[in-house]
Amino acid sequence: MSKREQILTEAINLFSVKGVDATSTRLISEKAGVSEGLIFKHFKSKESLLEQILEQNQMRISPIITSLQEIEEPKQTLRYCIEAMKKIPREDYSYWKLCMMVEHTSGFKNGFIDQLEIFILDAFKSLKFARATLETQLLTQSLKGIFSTMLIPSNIDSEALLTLMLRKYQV
Amino acid sequence: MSKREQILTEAINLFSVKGVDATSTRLISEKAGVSEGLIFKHFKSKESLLEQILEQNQMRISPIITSLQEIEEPKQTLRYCIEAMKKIPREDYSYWKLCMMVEHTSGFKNGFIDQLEIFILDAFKSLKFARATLETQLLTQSLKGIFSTMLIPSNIDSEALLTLMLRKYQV
DNA sequence: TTTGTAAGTAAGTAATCACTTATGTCAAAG
DNA sequence: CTTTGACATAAGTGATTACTTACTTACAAA
Repeated sequence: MSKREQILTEAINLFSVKGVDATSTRLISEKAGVSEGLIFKHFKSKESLLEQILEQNQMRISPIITSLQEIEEPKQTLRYCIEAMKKIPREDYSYWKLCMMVEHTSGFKNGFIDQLEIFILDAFKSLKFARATLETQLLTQSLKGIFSTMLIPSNIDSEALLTLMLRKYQV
Repeated sequence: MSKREQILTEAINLFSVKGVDATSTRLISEKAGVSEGLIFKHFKSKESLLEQILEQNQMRISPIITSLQEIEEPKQTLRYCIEAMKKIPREDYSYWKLCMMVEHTSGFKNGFIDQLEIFILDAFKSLKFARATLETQLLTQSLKGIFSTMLIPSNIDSEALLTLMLRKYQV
């Protein structure tokens, strides 16, 4: 792993645990085992470092979206969306937690679930749901709630929650 | 409003918009129209200021909980819990948004919805739901997702979402 | 009237912050 | 060899931070 990648990795970890503003560039450099100046060689500012982290969004989600696009049956699409968060690798949890945190202080929309919304809407429309838009928003927000229990330590069995959802939507 | 209360009010507003660490005690004092030193007279540290803010939890939620305790019918309890967030006054939104943000960096549980959990569980048990605990967690997390759309600007009609939920649970 | 105490402020303090500068290293190209 | 340029660092910079100190004001009890 290059020093640039080490900086990115440690920044994501620290940002997601302590918050962006509570994490100093000095601490990032220490954890990454590089000099502080190198952070500003690779990323011109702390703000720009955060931006480049958040730009990893598509890279980290594309395999899931690609599989989703290949599904033709709407019921299968719903099932896939409800279970999509199970396909996120553990080492990406810090990244998605950071995305969640950033949503609160900036309007930036990097949510994982948000990107499933269009597929869910199409599926509900195909299944002739009355108020498909509303149903989509409800499912989306429910999934966001469940997703957050995966990223923040809790004793909730999120897998069981998803199974229950599958049953409720009969997919 | 006393100067102490002015400090508390402005701290909540700034913390909930910019985040705790990005808000300086100097800015709080300017917005509150007091000297910076007074913050440390009333609250010994910035951390202690935040703690005293978060301690307002019970005060801000007790009227809702009190009404909830008087309900005997489980279906009515569920309906009340699903619609509970509509009873929160607008001027308290900043406070609850701050509670949500704090949950991410500290384990502190100040959530509004969390306090409804016990009542929801009892209701599901009375209604002889199989897997009452799981049903409770699902409803709770769904409500959390909807609640967050009320606190963070979005174009989602959260009232409509709650109405749809009421219909799904037939209450 | 005196005294004690809480409320309030102006002007600090040391520490930490994001960021810069001057310099060094080293491998590949000319 | 020498030059170049990217990678990397140590040691700074001024600005900002949370917090303190020394002081004044207000006012109620003794």
